[in-house]
Amino acid sequence: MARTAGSHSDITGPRVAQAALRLFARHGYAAVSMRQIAAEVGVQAGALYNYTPDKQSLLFDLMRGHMDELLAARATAPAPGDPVARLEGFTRFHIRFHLERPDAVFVSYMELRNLTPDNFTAIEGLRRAYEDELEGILRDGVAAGAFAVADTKITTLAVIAMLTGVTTWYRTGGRLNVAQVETIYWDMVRKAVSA
Amino acid sequence: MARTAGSHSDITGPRVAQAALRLFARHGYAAVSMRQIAAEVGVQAGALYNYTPDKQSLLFDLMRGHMDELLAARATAPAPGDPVARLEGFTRFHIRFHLERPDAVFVSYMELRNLTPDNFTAIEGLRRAYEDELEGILRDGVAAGAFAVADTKITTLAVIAMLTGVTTWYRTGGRLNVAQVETIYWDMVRKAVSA
DNA sequence: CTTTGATATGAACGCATGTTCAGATAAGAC
DNA sequence: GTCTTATCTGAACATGCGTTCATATCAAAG
Repeated sequence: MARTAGSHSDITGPRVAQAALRLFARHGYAAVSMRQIAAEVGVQAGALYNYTPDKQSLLFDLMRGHMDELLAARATAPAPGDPVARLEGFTRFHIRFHLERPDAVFVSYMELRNLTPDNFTAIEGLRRAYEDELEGILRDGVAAGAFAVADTKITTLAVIAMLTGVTTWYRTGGRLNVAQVETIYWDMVRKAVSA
Repeated sequence: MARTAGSHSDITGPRVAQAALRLFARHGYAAVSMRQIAAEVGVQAGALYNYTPDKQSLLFDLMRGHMDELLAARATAPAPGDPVARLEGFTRFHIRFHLERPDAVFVSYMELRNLTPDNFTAIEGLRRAYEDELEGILRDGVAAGAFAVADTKITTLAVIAMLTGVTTWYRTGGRLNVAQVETIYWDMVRKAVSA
């Protein structure tokens, strides 16, 4: 029977998620109360429970949403043959994607320990899938003689740590634009794995 | 008048700091209560206030202690002339030092936002001093023609992010020992900044 | 043995927490 | 204009929070 009356749900729902993301990123999951989130949206705390069964689901849905977006965006990105080109594509994609959503990145990397065990396992699986993308590129490059890396797994984690670190210092309107940052990091990654 | 009677202070004091560090690292500052810390030590919550004026000081003292140790250890480490050798020394020092105290590292990198503004400024100053060590090496290397980096500040942060990331996956008794990890990372750092 | 004082207890303080729910509100359906 | 129902309020619940403090303990000093 389509949508029913008196509904602001399609407006309030996204605003709840938005407010939770903002506040979790600024102050941390444990330090943010449901009343603070409600105040940011402009409703009472009880109203939040029309949009989430509990606080934990609010966190989990934000993190799963972020990881889903990440994997979906990556699946869309072109992956041409040459391992070097693929690595460059991955590097630039990673930086651009992460700089576009600093709050979601921050929450997804900092609040893992506040997930229940089941939720943690789910997010870790998605993260692993993303890391496997990079490790596949590195392995292909090593097999083709284009890269020289001692350990593809560790190199994968090292490269991702380096690239994600960009979110800790980058500020829009600063000295460098995203394209310049991409190029600087790509230069380092390229050399770090070079044969 | 030397030490007076009935004193367990020299035993309990360190145990409070130890318990706080452990719990903050596992669950996060905001999620850990003074009663939990007290229970881990084996006293009542009130007794903690013989050792810290409040919870915030407990966190700040842990973080400042960690940064002081880091800078003191770095000051002791040898710093021979050649920029390449100095960079290798820094890389190996950083990995070894951080792998030896994973809890302190975790707390010092994750709980910055739970510091009061004054305390944050103090810790940030110490961190900056440490980063300046690495940036100095990179600048000298660039000047000497040994390194080619587009931006010493960004490279500094990228290298530190990469190196510190080792604490997220390294487990004692795992596939690789510390010396092997040092060598793998040094190989990547060396190539990443190479001319 | 008595005194001393550092150390610890345990109850209490006011306040905040996540969550629930009966009832008020108001906008579209008929 | 009445009905229906999604949405929101506002109060309440039990529980936990950081911190304080009068009181108890008990080992060494004299």
